[in-house]
Amino acid sequence: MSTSTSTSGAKSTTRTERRSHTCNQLRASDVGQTVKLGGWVYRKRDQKHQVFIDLRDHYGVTQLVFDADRPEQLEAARAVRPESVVFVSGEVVAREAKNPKMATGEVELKVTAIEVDSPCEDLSKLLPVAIPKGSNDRDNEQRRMEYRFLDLRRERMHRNIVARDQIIRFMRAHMAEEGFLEVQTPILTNSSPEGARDYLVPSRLHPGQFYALPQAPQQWKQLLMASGFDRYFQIAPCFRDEDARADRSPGEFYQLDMEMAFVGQEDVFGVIERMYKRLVDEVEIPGMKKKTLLEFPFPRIRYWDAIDRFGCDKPDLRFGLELEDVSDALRGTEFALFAEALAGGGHVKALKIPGGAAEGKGYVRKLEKWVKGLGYGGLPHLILKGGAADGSLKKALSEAESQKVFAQLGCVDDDLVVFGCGDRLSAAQVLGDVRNQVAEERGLCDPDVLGFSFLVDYPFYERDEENDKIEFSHNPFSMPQGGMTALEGDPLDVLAYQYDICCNGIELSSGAIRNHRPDIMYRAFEIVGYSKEQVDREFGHMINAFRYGCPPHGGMAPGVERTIMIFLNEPNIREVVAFPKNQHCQDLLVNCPSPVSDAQLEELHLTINLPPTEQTGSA
RNA sequence: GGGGCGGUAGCACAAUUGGUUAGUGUACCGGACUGUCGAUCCGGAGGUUGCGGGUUCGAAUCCCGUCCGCCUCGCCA
Repeated sequence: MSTSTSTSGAKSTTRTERRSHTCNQLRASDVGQTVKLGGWVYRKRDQKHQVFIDLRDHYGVTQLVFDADRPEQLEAARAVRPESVVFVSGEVVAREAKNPKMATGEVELKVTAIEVDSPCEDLSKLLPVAIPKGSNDRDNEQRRMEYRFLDLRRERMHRNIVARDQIIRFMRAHMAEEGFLEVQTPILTNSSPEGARDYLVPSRLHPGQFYALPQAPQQWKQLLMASGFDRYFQIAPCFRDEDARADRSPGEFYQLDMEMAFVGQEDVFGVIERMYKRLVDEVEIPGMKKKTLLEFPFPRIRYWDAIDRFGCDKPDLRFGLELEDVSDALRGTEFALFAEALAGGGHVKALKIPGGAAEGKGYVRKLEKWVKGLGYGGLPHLILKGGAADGSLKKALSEAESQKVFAQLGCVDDDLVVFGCGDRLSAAQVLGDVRNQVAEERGLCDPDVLGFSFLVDYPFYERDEENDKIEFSHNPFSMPQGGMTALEGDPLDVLAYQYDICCNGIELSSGAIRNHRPDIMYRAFEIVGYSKEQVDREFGHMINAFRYGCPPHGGMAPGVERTIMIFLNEPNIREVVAFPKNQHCQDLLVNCPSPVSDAQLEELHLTINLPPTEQTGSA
């Protein structure tokens, strides 16, 4: 597989009618050649009788030199504004003072002709976004998005978009090598019954009816399996009308959507973990330290093990700090909070923060305040001080109980132990958040290590606490482990062939071996109270496709942007999207969404009916 | 919709917690400099402190309202 990138892949094809070389091509061996370059004026060093200009293009930077022996060109160079596009020609000469920091640092271009093709007019006289490296390039997001075409000129952003291409190109190549067929699926499609809110597109030909943009090509890829295409993939756009997060782009994002027939889940895992391993091994991103894998093959972690050990189902495996179940040590305690949890069949969990007491008295208070901010009740804690228990639970627990906990966790003096209690999930969740927070504070996460894992054995059903009903835990269309037989027993014991892949605490994808058997499907839905008729009404077109011979199949769909984020150590998804939307799903560059004309509305048989408080003009 | 943080020169930030003429860096303009390379040195210009009201002798700072951005909860089969 070729791993050449669009940067290093610059060969003779970069010679054009307008230039002979790129700004990253000239070397000592080119000395004496007459060349023509085009690019942006990057940095100027004006010494009056001699001017140096760093000329920048997509590929790199070349130094231009203007001397007093050509006063006309020298004056032009002094006058040209930064970020203007210029063409220059001249002779490649060896530098008197070489610059080892530049790829082209052994040479420079002695300019005999300069043409300002497209001046940076810069009406305000000042750029709204600072381009040169070294300027703070992560701030004023609003201005950056309004002037994204300038923002993308910056080295880091430009590199990110190139890296995005490298990674996607590599994904395509890998999937092709593994025998996958890339198929495009409809963008104008139908509203799916569950999931996020849909984006709707009104139909002109069918007044009052709407298309929906796909939240994922889920139904299409399953239909492709029913059609006999053994292995499908697509770099698929997905549209969901949900609110933004740092790692969640509002509106639209991409998945490496894949599905394969006649497989079990390990077959799916193999394709994906080979891909990520090769991404790590073979893709080189300029300016990025090479990543290493924490483990290969990726560990398979059962859902409940992940909850018990890490307090979440997307564990960051780069550090320890695992949770302990101290229910047995505290059974029979008179502390009401714990006693109630244990009496209800729940758990008490503990997390040891080594040396946490040495951080000072305010530390626990700060941690507890932070935890409350997340919506938890609080953060009871113990401290081992001079061999005895201290902390907020000092009086609530007996010294013997505290000592049992210390012993189980292997505590030494100054260790801080924080507790969570409740059912198996909620007892662990609060500590899972604390675990991640402590790791971040202490810098325990090696930014160059990728700790992938597959999360497996998700429960198929769960009990809704509010109305005591059995409901699907995750995807109702995944295959229950054990098939029809499993659905005869206690639903809460049924596991699904449902899985996630995560890396460094970020969920990259979920996936499943699908339920392709109508009989099992009806039974699975019957358990949550759906009649056969309801299932047919809501999901009939899928089930119908399974009535004509459909192979067992499954897949997953790793998020493209999230994958790129972890390879680039970017904390925000906007940094890996060329033209991102803001938190309110607006594109500040082109100013969308925006009102449309009355004629357009009329053609679609639509009228706007705004709530009285919101005044939005129509064009 | 809720919570948190923020908005000061083109850009990035500061202003000793209500007190002199709102500073620093960078960018910009002018000057010096023939080997610079994130050039350096000297000088200059640049402000309705998001917007509106209020408290006060005095507001960037405190209060109320409002707009905008980011983070987050809800949401994300």
